[in-house]
Amino acid sequence: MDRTDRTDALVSHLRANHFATMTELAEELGVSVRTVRRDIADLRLRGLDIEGERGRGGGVRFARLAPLPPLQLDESQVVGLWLSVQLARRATGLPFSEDSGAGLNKVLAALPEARRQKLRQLYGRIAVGAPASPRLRDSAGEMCPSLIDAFERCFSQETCLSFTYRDRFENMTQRRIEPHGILVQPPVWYILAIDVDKSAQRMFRMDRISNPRPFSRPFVPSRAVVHEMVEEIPGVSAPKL
Amino acid sequence: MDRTDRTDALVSHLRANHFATMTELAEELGVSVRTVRRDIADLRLRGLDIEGERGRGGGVRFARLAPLPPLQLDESQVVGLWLSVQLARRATGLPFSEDSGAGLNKVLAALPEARRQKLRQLYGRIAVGAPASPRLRDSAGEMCPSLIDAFERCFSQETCLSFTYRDRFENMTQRRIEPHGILVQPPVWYILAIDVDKSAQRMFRMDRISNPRPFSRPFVPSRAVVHEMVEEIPGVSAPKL
DNA sequence: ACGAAATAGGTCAGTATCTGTCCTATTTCT
DNA sequence: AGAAATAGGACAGATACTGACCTATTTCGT
Repeated sequence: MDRTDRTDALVSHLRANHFATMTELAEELGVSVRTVRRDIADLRLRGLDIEGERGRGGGVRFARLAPLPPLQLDESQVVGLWLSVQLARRATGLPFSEDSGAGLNKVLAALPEARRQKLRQLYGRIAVGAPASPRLRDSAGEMCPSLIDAFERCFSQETCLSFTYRDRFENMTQRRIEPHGILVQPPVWYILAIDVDKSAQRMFRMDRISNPRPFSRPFVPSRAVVHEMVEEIPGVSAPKL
Repeated sequence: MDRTDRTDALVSHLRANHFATMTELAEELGVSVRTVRRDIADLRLRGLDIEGERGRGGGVRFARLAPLPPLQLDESQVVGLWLSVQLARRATGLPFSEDSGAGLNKVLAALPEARRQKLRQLYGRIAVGAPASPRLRDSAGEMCPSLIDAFERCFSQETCLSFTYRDRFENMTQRRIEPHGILVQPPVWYILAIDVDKSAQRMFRMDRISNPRPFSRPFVPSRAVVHEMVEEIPGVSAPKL
């Protein structure tokens, strides 16, 4: 019986018998009391709520097997968490950033498979890059405040978006696009889209967009489009296909 | 990350992402491919139904999803999620970043009250600032790879840390400190500490620290210390008192 | 038909981890 | 007081884990 089996057995025994002394557990598991003590300390570190009663007649028990209320996260909340974690993990060397990935995976794992599948498709359309260069950052202007809402809706619901775009020569044009993906280079981001009038791939910087209006024409999002538009850009981790 | 954490993370990752190659898993978990192979073999022995698809384009996945384990996030995983979300929310205007805060709150709400309290104390000691200025970023050097582990442990367990510090005049000194807080200005971070030999508050930049060694002297973390050291710095949201 | 990319797993040396033994401190009941 | 518990520090020896290297096999795309 290796360590993993043993901690497994320890948890089962405590669940089944509700209360035990370390000495009893040690005999049950065939190891020394000191080892049981260490195993319990480990389980506590992992967040299991085991309470010890000191003194004569004492022992250990599960404090309260509180069935956690099921997580009711909606789609954009999970995508938000996902994006936050991806951004933090690009800055290697931050404390706790490795653990955030593991934490996110546990949250995702707790969702029903059907939602997980939908979510995988959503963040498969998001490309995360390094933070914007100082020059880019300085050139970034104010974003139209209604853009986020409009964009999030169209991106998730797979419908088209129209807006007025100001290109780098200050020309204003009307665009109607299918928002297939986004590229995030904080604090700047781009919509990776197909312009339905030109039938061509285009990138739109968020601060050059004004007067966004969703419209109800549906499209089929393509990760391939996202992948293709992004793969040449250095420092960007393209989503898997 | 020990073996147990790793197999945990492995299962979560597979549940969350549905499909992965051994190589991806190895990178995600920071171990060799051979070790991932062994972990997967172990999990199979334990009865988890993981199927492997051979050949080009192959990978591993759960054949039949094992019953959901209850959401068991450990402390540093929650702190990691929290920090990621705070950082993302500072970059206002990113899509989905508002929702990430709501999502995080739901995750926190699903934890037992006792842990929530401990966690509030932990992230009450973390100050989040704007990303580092280009000059600061360029001057930042490599961080000692063992620092993160040592620091995370001392920070959470409320014990002291000693290390060699190189100040901005390149003087090397031995320090013994109480790590009360951190200030994060990605990708740079500082330990906000009390130097126990000088009995004075000091900030230590993470890339100037070498040879970190935890030692078992406990201290009582003070949010006031963190607050005081950080309140003069522009662009930093100090934790509430 | 071939090569590239996967899973699968054997072997071995070095190291990191775990375990038991022996402590001390503290709490609680009799 | 004293006995019976939890809690956990220190240390040496045993154990297991890990990475490097290797081979076999399957599968896909060109």
